[in-house]
Amino acid sequence: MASIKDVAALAGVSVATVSRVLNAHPGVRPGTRTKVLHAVSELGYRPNGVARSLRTHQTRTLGLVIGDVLNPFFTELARSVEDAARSRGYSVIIGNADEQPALQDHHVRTLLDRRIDGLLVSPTDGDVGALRDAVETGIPVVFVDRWLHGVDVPVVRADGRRAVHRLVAHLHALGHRRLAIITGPAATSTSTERVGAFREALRAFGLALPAEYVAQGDFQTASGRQAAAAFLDLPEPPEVVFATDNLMALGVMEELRSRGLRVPRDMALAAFDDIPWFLHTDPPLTAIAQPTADLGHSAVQVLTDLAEGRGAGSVTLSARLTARRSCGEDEGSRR
Amino acid sequence: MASIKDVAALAGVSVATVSRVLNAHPGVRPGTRTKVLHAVSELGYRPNGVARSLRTHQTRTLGLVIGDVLNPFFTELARSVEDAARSRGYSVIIGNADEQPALQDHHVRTLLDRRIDGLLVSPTDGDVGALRDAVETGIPVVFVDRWLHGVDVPVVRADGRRAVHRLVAHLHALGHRRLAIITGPAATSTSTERVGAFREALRAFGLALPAEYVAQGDFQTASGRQAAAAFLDLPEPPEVVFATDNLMALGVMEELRSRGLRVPRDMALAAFDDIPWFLHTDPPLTAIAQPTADLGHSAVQVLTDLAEGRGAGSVTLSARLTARRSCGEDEGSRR
DNA sequence: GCGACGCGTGGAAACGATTACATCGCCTTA
DNA sequence: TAAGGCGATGTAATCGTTTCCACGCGTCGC
Repeated sequence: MASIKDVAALAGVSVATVSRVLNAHPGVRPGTRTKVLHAVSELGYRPNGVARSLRTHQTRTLGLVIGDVLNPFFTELARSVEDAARSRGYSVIIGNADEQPALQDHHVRTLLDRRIDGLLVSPTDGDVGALRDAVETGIPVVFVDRWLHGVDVPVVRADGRRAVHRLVAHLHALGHRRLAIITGPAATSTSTERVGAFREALRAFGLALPAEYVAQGDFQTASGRQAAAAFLDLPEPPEVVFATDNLMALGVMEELRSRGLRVPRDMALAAFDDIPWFLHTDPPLTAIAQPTADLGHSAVQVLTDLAEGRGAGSVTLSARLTARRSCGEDEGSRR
Repeated sequence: MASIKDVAALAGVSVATVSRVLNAHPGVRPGTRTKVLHAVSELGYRPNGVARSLRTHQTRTLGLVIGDVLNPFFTELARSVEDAARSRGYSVIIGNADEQPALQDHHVRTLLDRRIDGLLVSPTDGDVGALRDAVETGIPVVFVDRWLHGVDVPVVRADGRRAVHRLVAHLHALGHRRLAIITGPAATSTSTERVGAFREALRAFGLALPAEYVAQGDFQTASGRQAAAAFLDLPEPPEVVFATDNLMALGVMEELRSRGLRVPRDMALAAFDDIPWFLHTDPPLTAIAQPTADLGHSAVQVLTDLAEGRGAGSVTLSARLTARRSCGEDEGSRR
């Protein structure tokens, strides 16, 4: 593969001059310029990004470490992050942590080794060694969606408290009184926020949240299914289950279906995170929708601001409730 | 950030020695070795991957360019690719082409500039300038799922012909005679294969495929919806629609729902690509499932074999039919 | 007792770019 | 006419590694 030296030789100039025309530096005579350009296209020359990065100390690459790519929420987040990054001239390397701290650590570490310009992470619970190291090395880090206590970096997220409150009101209005929740891993911020808001809202409506109505999940399908099974085996099963993410809601549906039960007749269901498929499930699922694309864009905004030396702070957007039929009949929602 | 020089200085050895212990070269005295290791952990030193890549001419990075990350098939593919790559010590950079040749070109170009060790692509139709350049530069390229005529690289894919034939047999057995299809972009190989197999199977059953029963889509939701609308507006609409990917099937469901029609009563529906959500749609969707994870693993296998100088050829796996209720009642599938 | 050999280590040249600094005409100006 | 300045270009250092080669020294065989 041709290098800058080959171009210089062919154009009959020095490498410095080639570099100058390639980087649009002023003060290159038009004639020289075209000579160089000719040589470039003649050789099909493309600058070696690795060499450039070594010299300039920037890779124009952002890292994104997420809990689970297969979760449509994260997929969409990743997509919007990539879009925003590209429009600013950055590439992004996605690390899929699969909700495992060890894998998250691995990804953060490799990204750091690659000297990315900034790191976007939706942290999983647990050991955060690499993450803390990252912050300490001074590389820009921004949390998106989830965050970690004690790690002081900007957070871009959607506040779900109000939407959860609306959801509970909706459920209450439909006559439900026994509400259960499936949480995420204990230490993920989103999970604690959602559970907290749920508990608070229940209290506001004078409802109890017995311990057996709180199941701990891990944001994955299987755990939703197990939680549903446990609820169903209770002497007095809940009337509604609120799954704090979409995959666990899917798990609940799987369990209900396998027992021949129907939503919402036998058990109502609502989820955090709205996705296109929820419109077409049987029945369409009531969900709390996050402004996912905005989340991704803002996160990149904040991160690149940091990476390019402009200051930047946290951003909080808000989520909203989309009521469908999975919690029971509302006015006119059935056609 | 500490460099190898700092480590060398602290350990009182030369950089060459440090490099040797870091790369597990033989012939370093145990004492020296521990001195170096001490210095490394003292400084929290991590080798600079960029410099290393420049020197060794390998980045331990693979590129993956796909049609659409939001398509669950590709999401799963990306995930399995990443898994397989990681287990072999590679990272992967995903480029989302959004089914646009120009974007695909952009990604291929940037990946090449980053000097990735190998490129996995599920090519979109159209201009393939960058792709051809890539092949010409000699960098290992492997097609996965889709491929391009006239570009001679290994292809890892699932053969859907047999499964499509089974699907048609299934539909025929259920009494359907007016079958329609929604294709992908004309020049994607998967689309032509699927359409070809469909047409052939119809012929085998003595059924016609009138031109108005063939709608051209682009593998995205909206086009599925438009196609469904066109079919429904026909004087004699088809009894079944076969969408050649899952997002277009979603579009068909959207259109039917918006018109107050039901599957399969008013129109039956089958899709290529099976995904977890299809179990829970209303009704569960009949689909042709690809061995997605195997596809990803094989693709990485082939690509790394190429990248590491071992020869490698194409791989063809096969897809299979998963019949559910969206095409009408079968024996015992309704509980 | 001396050359050959091997082992552990260091010095320095790459890799391919960017960029500070030097150089060299040539034009302007006093 | 000579000095100064400026615009265009070249030279070389540098980024942080890996790796080839050389070197010093102890051991072995003759």
